[in-house]
Amino acid sequence: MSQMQSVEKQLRQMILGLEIGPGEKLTERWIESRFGASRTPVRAALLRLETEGLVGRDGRGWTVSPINLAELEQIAVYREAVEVAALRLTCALADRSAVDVIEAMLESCDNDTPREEWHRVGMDFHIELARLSGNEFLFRAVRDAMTRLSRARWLEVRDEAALARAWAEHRAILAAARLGDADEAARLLSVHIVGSRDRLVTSLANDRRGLRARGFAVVAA
Amino acid sequence: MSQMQSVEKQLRQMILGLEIGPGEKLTERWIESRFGASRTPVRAALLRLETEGLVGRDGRGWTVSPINLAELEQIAVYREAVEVAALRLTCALADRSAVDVIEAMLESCDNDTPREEWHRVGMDFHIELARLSGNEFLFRAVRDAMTRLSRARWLEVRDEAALARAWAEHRAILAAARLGDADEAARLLSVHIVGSRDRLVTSLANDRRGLRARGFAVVAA
DNA sequence: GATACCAATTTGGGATACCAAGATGGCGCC
DNA sequence: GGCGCCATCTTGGTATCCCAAATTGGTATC
Repeated sequence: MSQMQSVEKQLRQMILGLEIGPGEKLTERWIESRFGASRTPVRAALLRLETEGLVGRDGRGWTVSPINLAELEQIAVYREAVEVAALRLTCALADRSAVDVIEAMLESCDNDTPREEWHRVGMDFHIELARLSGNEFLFRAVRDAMTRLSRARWLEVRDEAALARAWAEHRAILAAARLGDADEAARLLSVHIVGSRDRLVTSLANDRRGLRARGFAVVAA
Repeated sequence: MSQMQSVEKQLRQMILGLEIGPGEKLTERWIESRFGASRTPVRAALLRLETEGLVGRDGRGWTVSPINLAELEQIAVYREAVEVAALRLTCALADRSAVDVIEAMLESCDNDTPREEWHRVGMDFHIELARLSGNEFLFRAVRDAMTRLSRARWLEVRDEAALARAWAEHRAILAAARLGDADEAARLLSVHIVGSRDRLVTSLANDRRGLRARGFAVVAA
């Protein structure tokens, strides 16, 4: 039974979905019994999730990584570097029709789209945009960064106004990219990422007490 | 006996030092007996090295990643993005005296310095420069990229002229950074990375036959 | 001589038994 | 009643065993 991938996927899902709170302790034995797998695949899953930054070592044991405000700010800088680079490559492509596919992705969200879907599409926008560059490393960097941001971004989805703003910015970026205007697209993307970070850090700092009340560890900047 | 880290380090050393050729098949049992550890730490090591891109899955088994020319070119683009971003951050720092430490590192190499040392310092220059930015993610990105480039870079060390040129460019970059001239430093770094890539890909394409003769798998661009 | 098929060995993935170190809690002493 | 120490239990790390699948080598048949 190839449980390994399953354990990894399910555990990642639980962590990203906040079913297991940031900062919670994990024991290999609990995971083992929870998913009906043995310790070997559990170990493999933990090692992989460790490299993704979703779990970490806490001395001897394992811990779900807390939400770290300082880390969020650093990731934003990192994202800006790699996403802008990817976008510039995409703008330089002869055939930029693939941006329409991403545009369509955005359009698929409307008023009665569930929160989870907005959350997912909001991340996939950046991931798929990076994929268009054709550079595997830039793509992976963006994907991994979005994974790390994923949990914190649940907050943004609760704010209708922020969401509308983000979608508008996404569309503007795509429009510039479609025209091949690299400078304008890059500028818009930078603004979007920085603004997104500010909104996120602000609302996270405000909600910090509430999050802690729910048992979520939040590390200050 | 905490062999795990040891297995990982030793195996990485052997791969990076080309003691195990690119493209070679690896069996967990061979590693196990080779390092006197059991399979659990061996697996942990392989999982980690997989995320570093040094080994990969070949269907069912494990393979030392071949040297991939297309990958080298993509990494150069990736490096340019993250290293330039890091360097710009560093140039914006109030206290940039730490660049002198890196300068000193460069000075430590002279005519009777062994090849291995030139190789190591050549990588550490970029890694430590990125570390100065203070951004953990940019730093890790550069470090991981240099790790992936490491094996191919053994070629560059054989070329005295290329080495001298690289060192001169390194010094120029540091000089601009010390003055806080971000644009100039970024420009010099970009030129250095692109030039470095060109030289590497060229000499690698030339040596391809020789490398294959030594049993090294080299994948074309 | 080539090819198809079968057996045996090898290999990675999973499970389990064991160990040493660290956390925990209860008991006794001050 | 509070503080400290020791027994115990828990936990991750290690080693070993088992299994299913795949590769390999040989043989028999065409």
